[in-house]
Amino acid sequence: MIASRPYANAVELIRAAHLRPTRQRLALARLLFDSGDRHVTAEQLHNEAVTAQVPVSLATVYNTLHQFVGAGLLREVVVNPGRSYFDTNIRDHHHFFHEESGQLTDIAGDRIEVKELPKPPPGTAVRRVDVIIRIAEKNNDYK
Amino acid sequence: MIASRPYANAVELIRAAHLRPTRQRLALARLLFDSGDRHVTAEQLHNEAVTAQVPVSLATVYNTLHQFVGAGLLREVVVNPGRSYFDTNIRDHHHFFHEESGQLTDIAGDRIEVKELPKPPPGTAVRRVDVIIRIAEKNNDYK
DNA sequence: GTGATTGCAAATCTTTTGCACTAAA
DNA sequence: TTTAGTGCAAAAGATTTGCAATCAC
Repeated sequence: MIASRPYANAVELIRAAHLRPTRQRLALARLLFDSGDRHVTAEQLHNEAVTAQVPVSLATVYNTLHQFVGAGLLREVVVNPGRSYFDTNIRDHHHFFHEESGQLTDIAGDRIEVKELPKPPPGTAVRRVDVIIRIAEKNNDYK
Repeated sequence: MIASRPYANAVELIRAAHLRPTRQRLALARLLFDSGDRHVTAEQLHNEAVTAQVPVSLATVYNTLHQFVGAGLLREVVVNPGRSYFDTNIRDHHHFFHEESGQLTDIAGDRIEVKELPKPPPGTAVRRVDVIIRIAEKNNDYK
């Protein structure tokens, strides 16, 4: 079930993105979108695909993730230097980021209000506003 | 001049961070803190040091930057997958990030207000709230 | 068929690490 | 001295790329 997207199935979804519905892309789309909102790394998704008996190369996973981002099916979240997360939630929202576990948690867009958003510099337009609330275990010296 | 920090010179600054004031650390501290707020990558800073006739290895630049972050003299800003920025502004503030040029611009902390900050999950505490306003040139298809 | 897509391996890029050498206290 | 810090080169990790083989249309 591709809940929040206006397509009945993965084939349509991928066609709408102007991509050929190949075996690999279909399988990845199902892994990503058939189970609610997810935050995955390329490597996680690759592992899942292999486990699910879908032979895909890591390179193709990267390509596909970026194509999906380009098509607006996914959003890339940058919170960690040296590792990208891909978020299947494309609604307006923000994140808790647990600095020790690396876990991302959604915060619905309407639960945070950024007041007095400053005007962007002349000639530029706002693409997106990311609010990241960095959290850590309470009794922990980690920094 | 190390304006926003309560130390008259680089030696004191580094001593206060419980680090030995070596030639390399002193030179890097001066490059970082003697000219207002800056956002630098490790490689940029390394280039500057070499240009300024201060022989330092890139490895030492990385080590030093992380030590300075640990000591609270610098802040690491994560906006780009696969590259870290280090920010000499350690006051409460946020950023514009120009997605095409990679340029970071400070936004004073009091110019943005995050309302209704959601409570962090049980057992965790908020370390920091990052607001990143991603911008791009207006007439540009870049995504 | 033909043009897009895949997979592999190699390449790239940033960052980290091991360890002998050097310098600060 | 003693211990921290440095530099190099090698390693590590994530991501990208080149290109021949393969697949969708």
